[in-house]
Amino acid sequence: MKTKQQVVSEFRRKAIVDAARTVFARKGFARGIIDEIADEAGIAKGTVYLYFRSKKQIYKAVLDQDMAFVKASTLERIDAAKNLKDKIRAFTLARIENAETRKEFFRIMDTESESLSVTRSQYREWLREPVLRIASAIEDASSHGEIGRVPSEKVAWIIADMTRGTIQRRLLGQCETQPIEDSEFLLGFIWAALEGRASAL
Amino acid sequence: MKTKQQVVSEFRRKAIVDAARTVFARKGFARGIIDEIADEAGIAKGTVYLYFRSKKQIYKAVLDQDMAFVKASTLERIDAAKNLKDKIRAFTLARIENAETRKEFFRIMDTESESLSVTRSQYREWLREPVLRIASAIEDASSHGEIGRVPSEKVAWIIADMTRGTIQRRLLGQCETQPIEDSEFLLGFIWAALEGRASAL
Amino acid sequence: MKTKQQVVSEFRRKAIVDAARTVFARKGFARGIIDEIADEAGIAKGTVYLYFRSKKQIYKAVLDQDMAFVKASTLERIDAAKNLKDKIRAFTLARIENAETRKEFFRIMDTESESLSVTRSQYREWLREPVLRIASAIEDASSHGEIGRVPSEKVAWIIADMTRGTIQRRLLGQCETQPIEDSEFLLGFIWAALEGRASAL
Amino acid sequence: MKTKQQVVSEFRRKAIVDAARTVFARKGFARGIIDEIADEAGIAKGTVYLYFRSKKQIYKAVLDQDMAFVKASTLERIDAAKNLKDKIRAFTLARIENAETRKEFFRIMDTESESLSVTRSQYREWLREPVLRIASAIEDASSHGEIGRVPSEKVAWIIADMTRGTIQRRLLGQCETQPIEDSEFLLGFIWAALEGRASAL
DNA sequence: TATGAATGAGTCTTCATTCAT
DNA sequence: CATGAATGAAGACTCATTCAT
Repeated sequence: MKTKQQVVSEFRRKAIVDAARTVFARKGFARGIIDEIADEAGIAKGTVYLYFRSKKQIYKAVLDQDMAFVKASTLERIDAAKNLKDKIRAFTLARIENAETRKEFFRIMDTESESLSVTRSQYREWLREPVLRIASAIEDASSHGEIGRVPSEKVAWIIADMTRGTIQRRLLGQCETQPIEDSEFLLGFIWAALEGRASAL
Repeated sequence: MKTKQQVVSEFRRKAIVDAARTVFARKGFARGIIDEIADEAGIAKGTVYLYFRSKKQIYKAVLDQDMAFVKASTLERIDAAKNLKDKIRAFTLARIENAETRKEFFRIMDTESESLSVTRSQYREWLREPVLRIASAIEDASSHGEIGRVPSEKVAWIIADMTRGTIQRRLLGQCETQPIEDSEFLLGFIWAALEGRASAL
Repeated sequence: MKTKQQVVSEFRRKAIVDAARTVFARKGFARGIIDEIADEAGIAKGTVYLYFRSKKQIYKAVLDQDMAFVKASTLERIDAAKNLKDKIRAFTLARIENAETRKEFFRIMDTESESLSVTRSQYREWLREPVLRIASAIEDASSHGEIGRVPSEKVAWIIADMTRGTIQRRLLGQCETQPIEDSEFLLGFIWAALEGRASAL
Repeated sequence: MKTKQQVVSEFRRKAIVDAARTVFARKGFARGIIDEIADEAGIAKGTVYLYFRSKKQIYKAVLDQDMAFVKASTLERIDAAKNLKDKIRAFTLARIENAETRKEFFRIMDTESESLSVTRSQYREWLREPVLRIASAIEDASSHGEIGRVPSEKVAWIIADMTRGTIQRRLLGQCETQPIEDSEFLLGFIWAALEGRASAL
């Protein structure tokens, strides 16, 4: 059982990480100022340093937390889907929606993952598991004759790439389309390629 | 005709922009230091300010120049191709290769476009023309019965998205594949979807 | 009679002062951190402030306590000696040994007495009594014809100075000599001057 | 030949070092604030960092400069003296006077040499040469029968110690005596010990 | 025009002290 | 009394920008 101390402590950490996410997303790492994070979290600057050793650590905590969340939620939705088509839909939709709700995270991931060398490899890896899960679903479908034979892993990565590209276009523009629309269109395209029925588009 | 002054002036601007690209790519915008740019350009720090009002302006100049170059070279290669398949190949390959040779530019584009709000709309737009050119090529092929009927613009954007995603995966990872390999695989996938022959994969 | 409160209170004060001495000796005043003192004393940081108004007060308490101890022990050893030579030996040896065992105190005294103006006069004074005691021993010996007539107080101060200088040399260097050796050599020199027999060296 | 640049640069360095000496002497290393040093030197804070990488470096520069000066001036005065007695007088007087004029240096040396481990060994060494010079003068005098046989180096160090102790007493107290008085008294004591005539006191 | 020394606003980080529990 | 989380003032250091030469 958690002591009251621990609860408060975790609450604070979370508050700081949340505030930091907002600020870093708004300004980037370099211009995201500790004062502002403290302000946003409603605490004094010094307090921040009771929970994190440095600005960099806060930054990492933000990324860690978000990576864990996004990865878990994506995997969950993939697993909940029964067949390949639904799994692909789940994957693309999950990613697009996550990008929507956790815009800040994606903005950080896509704009400053460079800044922290340690994070780079993590960043490179966080998608791997979801993608591999899609790959094995493709493998299955393919061996059941549901779709033709394709290099499953490569195809899975292409699906991930398409999704990433779409997400970024959405982040850049003033997105006028709903996540589900983009996701369905992606799915149509992918399915056309996999099933060989261009008409699906 | 240009006066000697103008020639020298343009020469200096270019030197500074080139140096800045190198430095920004190495360190990012925030940590890219004017001293270093001046050094790299072989001039004194003060001189930089004779040609650019501020660090931000230099940054924008870098992006402008690169965007113009990448856009022009992509369009050129698309136009040189005769049929749709070649045009798509030209587009994807051009983008991947540009990302390779002008890594710096892409890294900047992908890591700090946020820092400069003004640039965002530019960034949003620079791809538009190449994509639209692909879109109209699709339109043509479709009306000639070469491929089925598809929403040409949406498809063109998906092609762009796939390419963008692939480029980013390459930038993050230790790319072990040649640009042409990735490009061909992309093309296969796209063509499978367009032609409806999954076997193309 | 002391109440239980007072006993506890004095116990705490002593614990804090002892901890502080250790910490200050290790890090100096400026970098000696209250957290560390509290830790070392096995109490919470806030508690420290129940016993001392400020860091400076703790510092003073450390010096006070040590000065009192060193002064008392030096006087005691001087008084225990029967004749002048033994008294001088007692004085030098006591000081050198104290410097050895209570290195921390001497390091503090010699490295940061400046920080606290109030302490300066105390510091200036703490040696006075032992020195005066030596002076009167010289006076006695001189009036008994044991040694020639000398300006006793001035000589006593010179003896103190020699000792201080020696102590500092020991503190700075990697002392390879035993306190007794240094002390005996000092005594030889002093006695040679007082008795007029250079051969004593 | 020095360029104008170099002259200005050296001038600035000197100004900063001088200012730093004043400030450090007044407040000690930890509380000696860069702003104050800059103020004292009549320049902006940033400028300080054009000449020194860090506060520590400034501190070292102060000590280096003073050590070099004090050492050189002491050696010079010793060498100028013809016989042992004069050399000893030169040594003690030089040191006392230096401590007087360059009080700040001695205060720093004696109050914070600890802070900078690198400097400790330097500090330990700077006296060595002057002391050894005295030692060899003693050796000479002794072999010429001018004084009795004594362990010259140990005696030389004791002379140094006496002088150091005296200097510190002067620095602590409100010195009411002239350097020459203290120096002469020291000399008398030393000479008594060396010659074996207590009457010299 | 070119220079690079000088500037000082802006930041992270530390730590003595306070105060609610 | 005891605690230790919270505070915020203070200080080292950076770097875009200015300006005298």
